[in-house]
Amino acid sequence: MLPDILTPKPLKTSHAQPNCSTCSLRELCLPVGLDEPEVEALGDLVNHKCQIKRGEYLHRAGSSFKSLYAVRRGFFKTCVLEKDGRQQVTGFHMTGELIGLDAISTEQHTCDAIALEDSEVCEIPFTKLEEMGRNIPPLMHHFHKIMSREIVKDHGVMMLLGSMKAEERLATFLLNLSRRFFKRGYSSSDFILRMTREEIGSYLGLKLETVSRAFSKLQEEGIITVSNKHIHISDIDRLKSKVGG
Amino acid sequence: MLPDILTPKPLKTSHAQPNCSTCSLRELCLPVGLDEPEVEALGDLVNHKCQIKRGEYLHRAGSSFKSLYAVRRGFFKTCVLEKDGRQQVTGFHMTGELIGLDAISTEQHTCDAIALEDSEVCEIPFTKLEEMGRNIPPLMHHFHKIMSREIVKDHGVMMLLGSMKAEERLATFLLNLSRRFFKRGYSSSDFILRMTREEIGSYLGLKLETVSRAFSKLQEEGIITVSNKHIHISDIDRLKSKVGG
DNA sequence: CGAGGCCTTGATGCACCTCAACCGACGTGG
DNA sequence: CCACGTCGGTTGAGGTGCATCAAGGCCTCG
Repeated sequence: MLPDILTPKPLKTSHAQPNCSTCSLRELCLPVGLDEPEVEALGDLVNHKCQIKRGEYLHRAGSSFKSLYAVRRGFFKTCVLEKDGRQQVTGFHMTGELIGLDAISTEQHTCDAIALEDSEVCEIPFTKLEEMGRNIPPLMHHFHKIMSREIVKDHGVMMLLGSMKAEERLATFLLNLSRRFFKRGYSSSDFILRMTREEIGSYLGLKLETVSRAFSKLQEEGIITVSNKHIHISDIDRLKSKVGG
Repeated sequence: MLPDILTPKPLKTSHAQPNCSTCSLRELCLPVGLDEPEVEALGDLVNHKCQIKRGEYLHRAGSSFKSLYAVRRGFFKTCVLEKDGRQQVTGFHMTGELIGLDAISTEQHTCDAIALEDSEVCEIPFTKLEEMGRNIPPLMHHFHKIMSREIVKDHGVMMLLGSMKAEERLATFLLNLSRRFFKRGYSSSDFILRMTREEIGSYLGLKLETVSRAFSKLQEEGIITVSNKHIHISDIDRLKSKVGG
């Protein structure tokens, strides 16, 4: 049921000078809207990158919290485990997105973060981020926006889980992925899913069979083409009309 | 369907010197863990309180964001409206809790906040809070914890919506309320619900009839006693065993 | 080439939704 | 005062969307 669980830690780190100034993700990540000297200061803070192979854990629920992680390359899922063994995927994270915001509250991670493909993250020591935020108000303010955005996103998922039917949920999910890929310079109509049907189902509150059937239905209707993990959206307007229609 | 919609603004304000130092909610609210001078500074920041009557809006989705609100007395719901008219309750908020964290990201409120009983809130201008946080690191850090806690809470709700059955959802909900009342010095086994069955249902992703039936079932089993909005929990252990059992 | 993971599809059952009737509490106005 | 309407809640009957169980096919990778 779980993906291959390889040794979780220690993380392989590289000191190949991460540099926010030249990072292509700059506009998606933490430095949004900062001036050059500020971005350089932030670059000093991010003291190393970690390589995480597919199936490896970035962190586990319960492990102590020191740093946030910015996804530099790759794809992650985060999931929480209930005591009775049920697991729920709480999010998928792609380049430029921050992982670990949930852990600030208790200084322990509340979820597992697992790489769904070979990935690379920038480690951002949180106490240093707070220190730096004191001297760079726009950085602090932007960080608050990021946390707030996470809350808004979660409310969207609650809405989805609370009041949408299977097909609407899947359409919403695909449109969300599409938009996020587009923002990163990839095609908004052709992409590869990095997660299994079961993981999608867990995120959307559905069983994997239901996800599969919903894919088939959208395909029969000529809205998308599905070939294993490859998704092609052929009629995005009709896909949009599925949600809240 | 909606409760009485009275004039939303302007809010009635009172300058009866709010004072965090002497506030009985201090340990539940923003000043947790601050020293005396720091709490006093925070008190200066909270420049006035607002009275909100039952059914009135604290803010509406789309309205511009200036301040967070700390509930000083009373009870609120927040809810988002979908374009097709469906509404989803995203949270219930009691004394000591902060409302408006979702609005930081876009500087617009993303949800309506409505008082479910006559209430009073402290208005906390957000830019001032950020300024003050620069000089009082523990305040900033605690604020980050509060935002993070909100994210964790939302993940809990996602788990509930994604993988629990009706009875489990209601049990989880009641236990959560029970714990929050207890923290505020009220009985953990006897309390009045401030929201309707429909609002509970919206929050839990259920229809009101299903909520009602779940209440009846728990009552038949001798776990709780329901009398309109009054809930008595007579066997909290069995109630706990309902969730994740 | 074989094994296992992932996916699809079908058949069946059930939890919850939907529709509907009814009840009690409350407020209003004759 | 009671008649009345409204709102929130309960309960029943029937329908349905999704879960469950099961079988089989297809990629992938050792």
